[in-house]
Amino acid sequence: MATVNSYTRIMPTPDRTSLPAIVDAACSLLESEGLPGLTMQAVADRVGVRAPSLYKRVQGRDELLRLVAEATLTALGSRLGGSETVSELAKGFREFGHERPVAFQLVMTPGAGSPVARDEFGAVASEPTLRIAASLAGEEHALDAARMLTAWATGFVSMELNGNFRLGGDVEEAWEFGVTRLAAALAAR
Amino acid sequence: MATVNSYTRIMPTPDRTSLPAIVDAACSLLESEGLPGLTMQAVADRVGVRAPSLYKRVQGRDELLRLVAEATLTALGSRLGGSETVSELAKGFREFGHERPVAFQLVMTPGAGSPVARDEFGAVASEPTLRIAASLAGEEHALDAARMLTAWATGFVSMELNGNFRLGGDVEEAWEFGVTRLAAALAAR
DNA sequence: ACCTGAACACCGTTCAAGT
DNA sequence: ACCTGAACACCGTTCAAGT
Repeated sequence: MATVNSYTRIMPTPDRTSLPAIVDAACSLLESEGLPGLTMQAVADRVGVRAPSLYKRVQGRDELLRLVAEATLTALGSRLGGSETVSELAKGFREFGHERPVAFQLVMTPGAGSPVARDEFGAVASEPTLRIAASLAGEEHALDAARMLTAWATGFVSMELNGNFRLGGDVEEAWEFGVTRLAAALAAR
Repeated sequence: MATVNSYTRIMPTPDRTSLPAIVDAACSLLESEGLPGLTMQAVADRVGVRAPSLYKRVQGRDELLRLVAEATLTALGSRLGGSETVSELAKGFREFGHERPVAFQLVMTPGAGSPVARDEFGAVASEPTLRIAASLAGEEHALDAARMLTAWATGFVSMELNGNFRLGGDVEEAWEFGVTRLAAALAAR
């Protein structure tokens, strides 16, 4: 039958998965199983194909990790987008870290060897911070101020997530102390 | 011959390596090959035994990583010990990160799944920071101030090492900006 | 008592063969 | 054109067998 024939010629095997499905599965696995649990095998199982099939859509695990990092940066950027004050911005940043600790660390403090997101994704994620830094410290100090703010918040949340606050005291209070003093420091002239 | 007999009974095979030698080799490999390059095989090669022999001295790769992290914290603590000002302390911290980037990140921003140094090693490393924070912000704010300082410095150096300052500008200036404003912020009352 | 070869389970990745 | 089984190199780890 001609119909079957041309059909099989045009579409010998229908797609059984897609790149977005693969990245979604990887994001989900990353958070539920941790970075070591994000294996090609596990991703393949999630999307319903065999591991070698993934290589039709991604070059390898490193590229997949990069795509996960970029998706995370996009989510972070839109999460911070509506912020209007430093404390609001910092709070959203911290909450994001608590909600998606593994992805947060993959993006903000990846170990050596991990892939780096392409520039445009980092730029989008840092736009809200730059905007608020500028309004606080002035345009001429916007970049320095944004870097100070991001560095502090990244370090704080990272230490929190890694359980590095082990000398007692109130971590919540330490956060408030930091936000308050930082806002004052950035506004200083 | 009785001599040979008792000798072989007491010391059937002489030790061909030691725990310090293994940890040293691991520290060196970590920095030269990166975390993925720190394999049991590579460590075994360095110290001149086969990989299975390492398990006579360490429980596994995770414990070895923990010992490396603890050795790094000890080195960091003695490096910062002599500091007398915030900028001096911060500078030493940053230099340490530049000299041993992989070990620095293993200790300060390990990914999930990596082992955590035992409390006493973290306490020793943070003592100099606590001391200077207290002198600046007063005893009642020492812990909060130390956490603010450590978070900022950790985040800054981590972002530097990961190439996360990609919006142009002068990174050196951003560091100076941060140290200056931070010192002022901590001293504020 | 320490060391080793052999083995196991599990990775990422490649590729020829299927449809 | 996509998918798969089989294979390869390389991990961490275990263990019986050597000395």
